[in-house]
Amino acid sequence: MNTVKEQLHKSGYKLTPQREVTLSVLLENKSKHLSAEDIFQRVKEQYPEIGLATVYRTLELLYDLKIIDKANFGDGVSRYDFKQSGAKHYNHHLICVNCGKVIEVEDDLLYDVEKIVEHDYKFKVLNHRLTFHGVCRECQLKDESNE
Amino acid sequence: MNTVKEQLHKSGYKLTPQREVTLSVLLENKSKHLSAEDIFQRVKEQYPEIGLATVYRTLELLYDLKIIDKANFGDGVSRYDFKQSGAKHYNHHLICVNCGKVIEVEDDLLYDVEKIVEHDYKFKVLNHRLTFHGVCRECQLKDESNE
DNA sequence: TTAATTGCAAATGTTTTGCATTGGA
DNA sequence: TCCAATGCAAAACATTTGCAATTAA
Repeated sequence: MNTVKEQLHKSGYKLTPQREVTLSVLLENKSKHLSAEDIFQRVKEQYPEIGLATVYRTLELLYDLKIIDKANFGDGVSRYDFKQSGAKHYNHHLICVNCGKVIEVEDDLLYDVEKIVEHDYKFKVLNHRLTFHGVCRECQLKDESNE
Repeated sequence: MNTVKEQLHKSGYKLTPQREVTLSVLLENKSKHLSAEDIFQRVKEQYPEIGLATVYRTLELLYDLKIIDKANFGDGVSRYDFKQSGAKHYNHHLICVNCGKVIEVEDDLLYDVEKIVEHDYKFKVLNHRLTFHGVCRECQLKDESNE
């Protein structure tokens, strides 16, 4: 949190209460993939006067500073969460098509695949996004007991 | 094309000229990742009376019938293209951060990774999406010559 | 003090929907 | 014939922007 404040300061941005509250909501919800609207609702509990536009502007700022990630699971809404410290790449996601749950995979499973892409396609990889769609463990168990 | 018409028929949908033209545009632009607006513009050349809503409805229909893929490269616009016949999974995409080009990777590079996910997370994988962000070969060469 | 930041409302851009009309089966 | 499909305009969304008022540094 303090590192982030320093980073804002160093980049010449002001530390407003709106930004502080938005940051704390993001910190309390690491890896929860909240939408801007979700974040707005939670921020309003602590700071009711805030406007949605300010939340969007803060999220954009944090994204530009590479403090948060922005993901997009195909439902037309961007979702945000704190970057794992030191992560050079996005996490992988497992999305359950049954219950909608999003599971975070922190390992980098793509090292070998990146090597293939760089070699076969002469494509210099900077980052990647990997999402699996399928059925989570709990839903598999539920389905079995229903049959 | 005829297979698709049959499929529409079997599912009880009518074969309208609007749908035929939209299909032919999609067929002529396999793997080009056109947006609904792109498709609308091209369809209008052959069928000027068509409305944008009809294009959206046709795309949704073809997507539900699993005839086309719908992808989303983070610019807020859905992009559509024909599924490779027999493909059980989405292709991988390489997106050049410099020129915006999208390169299609038809190989399935994720077999081993899926095995790991299924084992370690007990997650039954049905499909996957893999996107690499980086610099394409041409842009790498261009950058070198600029330095 | 003063330029950055905010809140609001209006604008934007994509996609969806209501409804009267049309047309494929 | 008759219900599915269409075109249009309006609505519904997420997100961005203009601008006057406010505020952190």
